[in-house]
Amino acid sequence: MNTYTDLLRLHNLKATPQRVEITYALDTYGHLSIENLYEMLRNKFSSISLATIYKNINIMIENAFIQEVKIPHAKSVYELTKATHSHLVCEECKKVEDITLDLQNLSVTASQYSHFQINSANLVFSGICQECQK
Amino acid sequence: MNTYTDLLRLHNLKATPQRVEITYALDTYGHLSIENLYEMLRNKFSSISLATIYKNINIMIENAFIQEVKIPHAKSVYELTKATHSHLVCEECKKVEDITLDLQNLSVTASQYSHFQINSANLVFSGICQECQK
DNA sequence: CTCTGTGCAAAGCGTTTGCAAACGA
DNA sequence: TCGTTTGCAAACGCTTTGCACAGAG
Repeated sequence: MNTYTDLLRLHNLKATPQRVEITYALDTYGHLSIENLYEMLRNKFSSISLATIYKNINIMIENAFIQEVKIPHAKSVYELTKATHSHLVCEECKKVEDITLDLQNLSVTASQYSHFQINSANLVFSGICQECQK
Repeated sequence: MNTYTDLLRLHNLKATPQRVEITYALDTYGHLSIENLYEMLRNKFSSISLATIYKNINIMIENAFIQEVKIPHAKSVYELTKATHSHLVCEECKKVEDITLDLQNLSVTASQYSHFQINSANLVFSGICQECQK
């Protein structure tokens, strides 16, 4: 019984080979677009359909198994649901990285100014990664 | 000579009545979706085409006159380009508000951890606005 | 007067849906 | 076995494009 199979079942998702592969790809590469996933899965399942990717992404989002990350000036990527964190996007190579920052104080300040009851904060930094700075 | 006409020309955009109206709507309502804009402009120009809205939004973005705001779990809205700021979205009534916060310290921290050269930070809070809390 | 913008219709593209066959539990 | 998932094809909805006419400068 493999880890991805268990992980899928924990989220009430049947462990089909296609789903295990999507999970593996997201776990390994961190952040992938629909197109990325389609290309990767085609290597393993030559006749896989884009519809299968979409159906699975949608049901995985519904079951809180994965999350969509909206990126300024670029298409969305998807990631396995983990502890709350922020993102960094390289404007050069388009790589997306996670970063854990404490946004508590900021949220409190925002709440005080706006009188919103704040439930979540979505933060994406854009810049140039270390490799692309060279 | 009206203000919106001047503002458009400052950004190298010809001041057509349609563009003046888009500018007026964004200035007045702050954040509008394509659909919002289409509905509003139809009141003034009954035969306006969606293509005109799209063409103008795109050229206005290219000329840095307006900006797209990507919102988690919702469609994008557009706003006039102003000083850098963050956003609050009400999960109930979907209203979008601006908030100016100092993200300098956070950006420096993120840069130190990630070794990214950070150029901008995009922050969207989700929550419940004051009116919807009642 | 010249060049750009508008409105319309058609095309394009990413995403969703319906269905029969295959598959997981 | 039963209900769910897959792959295919068609449908859908949002966005873009091409073109002729209208309008801004």
